[in-house]
Amino acid sequence: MYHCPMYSQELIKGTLKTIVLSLLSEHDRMYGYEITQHVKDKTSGEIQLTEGALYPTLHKLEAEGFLETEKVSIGKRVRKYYRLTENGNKQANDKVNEFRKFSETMNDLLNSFNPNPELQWLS
Amino acid sequence: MYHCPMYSQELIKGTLKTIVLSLLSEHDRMYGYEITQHVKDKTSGEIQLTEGALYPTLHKLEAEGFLETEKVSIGKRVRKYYRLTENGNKQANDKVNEFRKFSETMNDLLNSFNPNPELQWLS
DNA sequence: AGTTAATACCTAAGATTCTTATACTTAAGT
DNA sequence: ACTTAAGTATAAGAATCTTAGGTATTAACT
Repeated sequence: MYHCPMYSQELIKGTLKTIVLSLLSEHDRMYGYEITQHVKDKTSGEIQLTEGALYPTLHKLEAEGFLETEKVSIGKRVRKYYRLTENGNKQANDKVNEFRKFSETMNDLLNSFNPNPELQWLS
Repeated sequence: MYHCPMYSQELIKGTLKTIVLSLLSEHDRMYGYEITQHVKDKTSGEIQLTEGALYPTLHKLEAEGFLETEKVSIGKRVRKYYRLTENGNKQANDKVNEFRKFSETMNDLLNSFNPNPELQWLS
């Protein structure tokens, strides 16, 4: 997979599960490649998932009971669809809420020491 | 160090350097323990840095030339202060801006699939 | 006086997760 | 024939964190 990350990968670490679960909570079912393209499109290429990270994560989420799979033949190819289980749906909400809150906490922390110049006029 | 994280540590991964650099950009000098306490206080305990993660990171930032150190004797104890170098100051700004942008991108991504109910009335 | 908690530094083993590279297949375009 | 896109997957190594431990001083409690 071609890869030209906007962000240091360091920062993206730890958010992969959240992204995958969130996507699947609004799409009945998706396959791996589709997920990478969706994220790339929606973020204008700023977040690009690598396959080496995505597939192991999908398999892990499946093993944890948050996803279930379905194989569909497209011509001679086999596509593997993932869909949220009931637990997966709960987990998706939890993860998204957790990220939102974390992101607020972090921004407060950074603002208190290093105010964003673009927001100065607010105070 | 006692540890009762509000957030899954997974999510905090990759933000440690950003936090440290940001703190030091507004405090002339700080020592390791002081950093952990500051972050804990400022986030109401929601983000707690562990020493096993913090000290290696401080040493690495120093090796990369972003921090310089100064040892100060407090009674019989030796305290090790860290301060930003010129490069460290640039790096701090870069890292903070990167996080802000990343956090926006992520929130857009999550909102488009999984709207925050608390923000529904806005649309 | 003895114990605990806070302050203060640090490292090492193991776990987790990501990067990078590779492998394989089919289909479509040039 | 060759390249690119679609599609799944794994494995070696790197990076980072967790957990647990070590050392030492000082303050506070009992």
